[in-house]
Amino acid sequence: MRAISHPVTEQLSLAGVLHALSDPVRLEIVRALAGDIERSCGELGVPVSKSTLSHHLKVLRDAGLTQTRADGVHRFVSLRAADVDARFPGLLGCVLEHASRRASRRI
Amino acid sequence: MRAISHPVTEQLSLAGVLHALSDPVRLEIVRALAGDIERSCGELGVPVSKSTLSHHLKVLRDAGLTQTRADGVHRFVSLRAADVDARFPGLLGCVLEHASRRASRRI
DNA sequence: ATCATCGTTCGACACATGTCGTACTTTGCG
DNA sequence: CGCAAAGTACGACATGTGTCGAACGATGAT
Repeated sequence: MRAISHPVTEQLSLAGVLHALSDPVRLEIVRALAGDIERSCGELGVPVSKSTLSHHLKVLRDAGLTQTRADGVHRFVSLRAADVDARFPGLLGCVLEHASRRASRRI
Repeated sequence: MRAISHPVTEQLSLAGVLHALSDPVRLEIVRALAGDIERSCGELGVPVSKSTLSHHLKVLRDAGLTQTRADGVHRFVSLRAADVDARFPGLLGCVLEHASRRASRRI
């Protein structure tokens, strides 16, 4: 199995992070991972096909927002909250808070 | 002169705001307007053509991030910082801080 | 070994986006 | 009025993006 590559913290760009967060599906994924929850791809509960989900996870991973760990047949995804916070303090927490509120109120 | 339309605060979407902020040129524009500075389009100092600048300003305006006021032959643009903050507290300030830091350090 | 499951990769497709030049509108000035 | 300046609107173009299904690969169970 090929190693899964992740960018180092120093390489994260603000525009890149914001772009990764600017899609409703990806926002939903990030929301599902809030609170240091690690989930397999199938447990994310987003209503898109497997290939589309894989694409979005790659975008998030390439932007440095998530990390993926292979374990058997599963890929466990989690937020790189600490890394993002080290680079852009407060940003992820802020987005996360508003993403959760909006999702729960379905506005 | 046709009235310039701006969305009301309640209509701002998180994904929409993040998308508007996810372009380097628009991030630069927002940075130039930080601190309640009102500028005409030509004073923004972004290295794109007039039509491209107009397009970016429209994206920002439609996302609810800026407002435009016509005065004679000029259009004065400013941030809707208070409105955005009412809808997504902390978000704009956070992005602004990181946008400024990155721009000044040219990383 | 065979098979099912999980996820990635690959085309393909429609659509959005960033960019520009040109034409146009509005405004102010001579 | 005639002209220059500030922006906007439009058309065109290349590129990026979100979506899917089908094919593939890796892993674990039978």
